[in-house]
Amino acid sequence: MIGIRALAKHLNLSIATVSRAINDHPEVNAKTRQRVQQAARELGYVPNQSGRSLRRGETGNVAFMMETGHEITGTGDTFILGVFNGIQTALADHGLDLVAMLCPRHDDAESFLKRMVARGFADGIILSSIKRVDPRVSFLSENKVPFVTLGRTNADMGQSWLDSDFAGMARQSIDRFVARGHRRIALTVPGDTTNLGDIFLDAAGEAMQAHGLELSPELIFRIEPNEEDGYRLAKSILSLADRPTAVFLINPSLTLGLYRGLTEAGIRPGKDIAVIGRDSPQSAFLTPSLTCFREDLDGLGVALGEALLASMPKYARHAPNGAVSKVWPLELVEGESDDLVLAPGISLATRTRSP
Amino acid sequence: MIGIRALAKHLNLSIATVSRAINDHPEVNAKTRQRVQQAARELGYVPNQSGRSLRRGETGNVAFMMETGHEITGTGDTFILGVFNGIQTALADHGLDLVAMLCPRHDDAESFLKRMVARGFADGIILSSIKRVDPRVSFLSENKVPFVTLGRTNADMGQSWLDSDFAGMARQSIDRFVARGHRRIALTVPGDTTNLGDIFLDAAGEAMQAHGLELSPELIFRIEPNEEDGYRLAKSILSLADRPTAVFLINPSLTLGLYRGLTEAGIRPGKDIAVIGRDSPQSAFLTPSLTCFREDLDGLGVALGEALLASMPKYARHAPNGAVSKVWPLELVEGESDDLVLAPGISLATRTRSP
DNA sequence: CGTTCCTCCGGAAACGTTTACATATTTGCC
DNA sequence: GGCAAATATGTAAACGTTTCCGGAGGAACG
Repeated sequence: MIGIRALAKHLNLSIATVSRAINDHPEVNAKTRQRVQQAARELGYVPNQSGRSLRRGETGNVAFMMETGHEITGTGDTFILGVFNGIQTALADHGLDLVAMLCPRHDDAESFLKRMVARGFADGIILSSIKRVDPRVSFLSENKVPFVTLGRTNADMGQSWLDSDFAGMARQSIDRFVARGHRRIALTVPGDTTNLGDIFLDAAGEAMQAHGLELSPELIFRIEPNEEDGYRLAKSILSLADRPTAVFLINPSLTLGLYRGLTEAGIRPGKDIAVIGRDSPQSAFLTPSLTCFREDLDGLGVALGEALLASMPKYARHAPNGAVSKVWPLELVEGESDDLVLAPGISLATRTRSP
Repeated sequence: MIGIRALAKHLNLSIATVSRAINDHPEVNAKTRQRVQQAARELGYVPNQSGRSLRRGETGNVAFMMETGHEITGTGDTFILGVFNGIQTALADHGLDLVAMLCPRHDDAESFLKRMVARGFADGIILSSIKRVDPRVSFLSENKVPFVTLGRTNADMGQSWLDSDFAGMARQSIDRFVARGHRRIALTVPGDTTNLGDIFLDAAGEAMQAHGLELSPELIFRIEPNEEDGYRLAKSILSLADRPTAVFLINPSLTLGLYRGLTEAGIRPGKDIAVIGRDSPQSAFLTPSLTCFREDLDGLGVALGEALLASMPKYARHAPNGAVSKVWPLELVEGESDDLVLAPGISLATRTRSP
């Protein structure tokens, strides 16, 4: 492990010049720059990050905070890894590295974040699983730490955010269900206080009203994003007196459990009940394949990365043109799971009575 | 953001004493230690990591290297997050943090690792997706960087490793298949040069021989760990003249694709063909539920963390008691997917001819 | 009372960089 | 040729910690 001092001596230069050459400063002679960088490559010199960080007051990495033990963003784990790629491509050009900052299960998310910020762990932070009112965003806001959130809080704190278009999903799926004759539509929302549940339900309510229908509270199910709860959801739906004929799944992890729960009771998804859900690598291989909302995860990541860069003084190309707040679009992928048109007056209960 | 200097002044102490108090050095008076720590909490002082790293020559974090864009360890993403928890519980007691070191897709894994090591990114490293001969482990070995691998190389380089018991999986599933009358057994191994494929096949060959059978090369399928390849696998299997009656899936991501591919051809998994696979949160909710190998991911993580700690001079409790090399046990969870007993002489081809 | 040994604390030197400032050399211009 | 400007390099001071060394004060001991 060679240091800048040794490299300088080896080149008969001062460490100052070497440093400038390594960092592509303009005031160093082009020829010496070449010579230095050449030697650095040969001897395997890489600036020590601690020294550099200390002096520059920045670490050169960006942290994506995640809490282990939970399903990461509540939308399955492949989701987040897709986004990581995009973030990295956005950061790579600026010499920033992306690291996942893993909050241990038993730790409080807020105090963990505070500790990391105080330590100077990263130059910018990306938060996900945003709650309606999230102490983490107020904290970062007040302390002027550059950050972006994947998901939005209830009240806008002026920070940048991106969020999947949950309102759009609500509208589109309800329109689609209603157009096919469905009236009783089961909806799912996360059981915790993440904001997306409210956003989804608000839009769903409006969409129903536009069709002269109403959200019935008994058809709103609060779930954890995992297979087990999907299974329980099936049981709950089937135990209702007036069964819904359609169901929307807010999270891809629910699908398989729901399918199994329905199938065990002799209800065939896609035939006896319509299902729309969220995309995952598996959607197309389910039987029936899932009609679902797909999003461009890589693009989402790139957008996140760029929004974060824009909030970091050093990297903001132009004037700090205000915070980014963008709803990320989704595309409906047609599968077999909602291929079910109801004649008026037909309910799931009557259909299944005569199989 | 308060520094140690300000804190010292506020307490009328030298920064030396404050530092010692913060770090629980024994030579500081118990009373002053209390006073210092109290004030630190109140004023929100946390030692700056860059300064500390620079002086101590260590960063206080441990990196788990992963390559985005790939299925992380080739065994699905939930796998790795389960392991993270365990690692963290092992590290937490020693004040170490776990960070995921994300190698961008377009980067070469080896040079990325070298860069990170030279930078002094972490005090210890965990590697996964180990190749038969992996330049990363030789590099870390030669440079005396503390590390552990999840997976083993072909030739032991003397480092610590843990690895899931792929040999055991091979033996157990073949024994089980054969006991139920299967003779033609399809096996899957990763298409790349990860070592586990060889380990698995060696053990499978031996297990077959023990039953007086042989591995036929046409029944060994090299696959990528994703649903698409599972689907293709089904097609390949069905296109064989003498069809296998059983199949082992080395990766959980294959299952759903295989199921779909079989079902489309009218072959019912669990009824017409036996399937054993790897556990995932979904195994139990598949139809038929998957007979699969489950492992204690949290425990695996803890073991990994402890093995790493043992290889770090500062944390090695006792004498450096040599490298850990442990095969991690798996448990067979019985599902519905291999609930199929063949009468002698019955092959899949003849069975499906008369449905 | 003098010596030795603890206990506790402060001064100051590191750790490896970057950068403000100064300095030396060359260039351009009248 | 003299002077200003431009160019290229060196010197040294930071960044925030930790830790070596030394010293003050008190206790223990002869």
